[in-house]
Amino acid sequence: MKDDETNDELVVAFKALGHPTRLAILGWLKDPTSFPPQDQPAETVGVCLKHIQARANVSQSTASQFMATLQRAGLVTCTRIGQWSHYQRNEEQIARLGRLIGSSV
Amino acid sequence: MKDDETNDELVVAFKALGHPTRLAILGWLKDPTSFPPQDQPAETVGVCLKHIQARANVSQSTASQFMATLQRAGLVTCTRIGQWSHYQRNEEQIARLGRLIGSSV
DNA sequence: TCGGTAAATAGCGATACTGCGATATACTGC
DNA sequence: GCAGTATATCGCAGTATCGCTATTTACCGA
Repeated sequence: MKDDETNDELVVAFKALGHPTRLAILGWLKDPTSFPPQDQPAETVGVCLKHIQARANVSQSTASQFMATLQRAGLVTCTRIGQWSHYQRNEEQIARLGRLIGSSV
Repeated sequence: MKDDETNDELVVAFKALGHPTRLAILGWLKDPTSFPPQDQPAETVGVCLKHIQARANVSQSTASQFMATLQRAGLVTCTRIGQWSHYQRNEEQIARLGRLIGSSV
């Protein structure tokens, strides 16, 4: 039916989504090409933190924490290349979350 | 694409779901017959607050606030009959939320 | 190795959420 | 009206979250 582990996992995900800026960031990441160009193409490695920070209009530390929260929730993955951290949506997990609403929830 | 109103609405819903007890309650309401019997059948009018409170093992005021939060998020509806408030899932809204994950989110 | 840049973490005040007891409101039966 | 029950709301202390600056860590090129 619904084990407690799944429940805890869902709570973490919902908490992460329960913030306007974090929710918006996840939406922005659907179109990585809308961000400024970067060394590695955003379509393949993800969007550089700096660009996310700029669009969200928050401090560097806040942007970093937002992405860490989304990552802990399994909603995004991080690819570090050199000194840059690139973030992209974890479509598999997001789709799974959508499926759980209505079944587990 | 995704207007701010929808975004705000989603944030409220996700905040409501980002709590282990509230998430569990929403799951329990999928099977109203698992609750103790009551004057009006739970399948049709919803589950009495007292029964939700008992299963969640929280105080009366906490249970009332939990349900108010879920109701504000549009995830449950309340049917007041006499002195009893009955709560049931708003399947339409829940399904809509599931659909928005992956499209709007 | 050193200076510069990107990101993560520490620490902090402000704010929001949590869950409770106490109280107020609403309804019922007598 | 009155006593009893069910629920909603108030006010509070404890806790967690928020977003920042300052600092630390990690990586790069010269």
